[in-house]
Amino acid sequence: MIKKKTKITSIEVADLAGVSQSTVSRSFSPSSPVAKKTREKVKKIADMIGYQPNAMARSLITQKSNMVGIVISNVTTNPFYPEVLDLLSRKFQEYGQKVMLFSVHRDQNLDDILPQLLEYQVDGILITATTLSSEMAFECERWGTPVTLFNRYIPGSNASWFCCDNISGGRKVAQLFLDSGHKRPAYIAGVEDTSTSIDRERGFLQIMDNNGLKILREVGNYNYNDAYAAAVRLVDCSEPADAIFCANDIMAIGVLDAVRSKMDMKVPDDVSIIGFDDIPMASWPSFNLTTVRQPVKQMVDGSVKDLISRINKPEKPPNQKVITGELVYRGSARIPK
Amino acid sequence: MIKKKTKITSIEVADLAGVSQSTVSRSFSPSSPVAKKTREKVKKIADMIGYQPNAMARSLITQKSNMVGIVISNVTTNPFYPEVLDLLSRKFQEYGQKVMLFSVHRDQNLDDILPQLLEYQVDGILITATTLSSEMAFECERWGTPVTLFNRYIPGSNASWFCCDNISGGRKVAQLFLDSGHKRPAYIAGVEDTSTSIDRERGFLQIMDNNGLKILREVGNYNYNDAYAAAVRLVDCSEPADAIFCANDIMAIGVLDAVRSKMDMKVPDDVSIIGFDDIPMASWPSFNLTTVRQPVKQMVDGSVKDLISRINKPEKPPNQKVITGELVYRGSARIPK
DNA sequence: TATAATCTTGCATACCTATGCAAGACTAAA
DNA sequence: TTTAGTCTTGCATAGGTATGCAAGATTATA
Repeated sequence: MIKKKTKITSIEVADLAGVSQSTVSRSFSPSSPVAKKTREKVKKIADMIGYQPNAMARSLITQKSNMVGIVISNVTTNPFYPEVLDLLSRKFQEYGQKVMLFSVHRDQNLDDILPQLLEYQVDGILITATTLSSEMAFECERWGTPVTLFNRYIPGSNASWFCCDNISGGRKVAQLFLDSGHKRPAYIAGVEDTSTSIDRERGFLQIMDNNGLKILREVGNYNYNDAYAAAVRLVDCSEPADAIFCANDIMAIGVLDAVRSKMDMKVPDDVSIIGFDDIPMASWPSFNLTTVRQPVKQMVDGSVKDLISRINKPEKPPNQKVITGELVYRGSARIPK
Repeated sequence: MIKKKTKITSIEVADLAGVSQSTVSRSFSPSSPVAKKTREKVKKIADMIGYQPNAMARSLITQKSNMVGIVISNVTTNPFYPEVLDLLSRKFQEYGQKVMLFSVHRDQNLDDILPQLLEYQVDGILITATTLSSEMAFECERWGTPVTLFNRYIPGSNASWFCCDNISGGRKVAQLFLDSGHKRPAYIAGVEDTSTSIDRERGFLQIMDNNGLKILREVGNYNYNDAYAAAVRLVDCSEPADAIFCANDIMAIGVLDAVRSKMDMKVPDDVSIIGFDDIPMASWPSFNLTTVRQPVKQMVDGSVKDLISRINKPEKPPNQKVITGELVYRGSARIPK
């Protein structure tokens, strides 16, 4: 087997086919005018010698890379995000966009990542579960690269965003707790400075406030272990919580485990537990978790379509949508009589 | 705010800095010789007007894209893979490689995806949990693009691969079942035609055979629900299994749930259950699953380093490694006295 | 101060494809 | 057969950067 020093170019195909390089190029662009016979001949030869157009060169000249950047965090800590990533990546593929992926941790600075995306001339950027600094938002704007946020928002920027209605989700949970007669509600926050956790808490607190109830509060950082520990504190005390709202399902499951195995209490008889997300696990028999379902499909569809359309028409104004999530009634929270 | 029609190029920087385009280019390449003062001046101006090198143009000329392709499947069905993806993507970032991601489903044909990667001139390809056709393996070879497989292998190809030692993993499980006195072992397969499932079964069967035990067999397709159903069939019969080995943890958890909640049996007293992977969930109190731990870190480190080194030295022969996974003893399987 | 040695810099070109323009080939109409 | 019209094709160039080469600038040495 002979080692090719250099990749095969359209010129070699042209030579073999006895046509010009332009004709080869046109043969690979369905909308360009080429005689049917010519196109077939070119394609055949290209196939034979293993020619494929060079996307880099193409992008350079068309000023379109057909790549979008996805920045995602929490892929490992919250099962909700692998699903989001999978859906997003598929959806972009449907639209013919390649995905350049950056998986980041919370503490990682986006300011180092966006320049890399811009360097590669991505046509658009989708950011999940992380927020970007205003300088960076400005930077993208300057480059004319549209940015869409998923489950985050930045008031005042001209990025698009698609969020679950976290505030109303929190309200719904609070209302359910009240309706079924709970007296000592608690909230377990995710990571403190995330808008998702803040908003879910805000909605929850609002309703509780209106009804004159104070809420207990702990922080679970969106992970199982911290929530497990928090649950113990909430329950193993003189005036234990009788209703715990967790900022995501993974924490709710941690709480469930703590309360049942460690504290030997009954759910929902002794304490009601509600999560947020509705990850697949929530419906498993051993958890059977009542939770607020995030409208993933709509959020994904919306954000991808938005980004694509702003790539095609840069003058389009950004979309900023908040989509309602429904409460899914299962067995971990008491139901009003 | 003025809309830039065209991106800022090195020529504009050159003009403003009063130097040539070459000098600007060299200023952005640390190893190129540029007077310190000149470089600083150029960088400052570049910063001011928001110039960044165009990676497409660079790749075109250097014949290196600094991108690798990752093809991954099962991101949503098996929590093991989000972790793998996260680790891989971070590791590649450390080496300065961008990641072009394709998330595929089992039934999806890789033959449509690899050409897209090659079109974008990726320097290397890493394929997880999916196998590629021999034509495609050949195609990559022709392009001189190195391919590394993660948890799959293709005898006879010259791709590299890094696998967990699935056969020995299966053997270890079988031995433990035998040592602790089980008499009716069962295996729940993952997706039938995956080498991981086949090999785990092979090792398991080998030891059982040697000891004159027949094994019951079901298929769980690597997912919770199918395994849940399979467990019921294995246990709700005249001669129920007393030891179930599942091809991954998610299925083992499904089995655990089925056996405990639905069949009201005790684990491990009535039946022992062992999984494979050691996903984080396996150690949660409510599961406390005995399992074979996949050596993820080593597999990731190994495969990334392999790919990088073959990118740099294309003449390097492929690495084909099988790494042992250890048995993690928890509470879901009886332990020999 | 003169000369050799080392640094810096600019010029010109290459990387590979897409596309406007104009010329040539061909078809249809008269 | 001639003319007008439509199809195809090739030419030439652009897109933005990297780099070999040689010339100019600077420093070190004698």
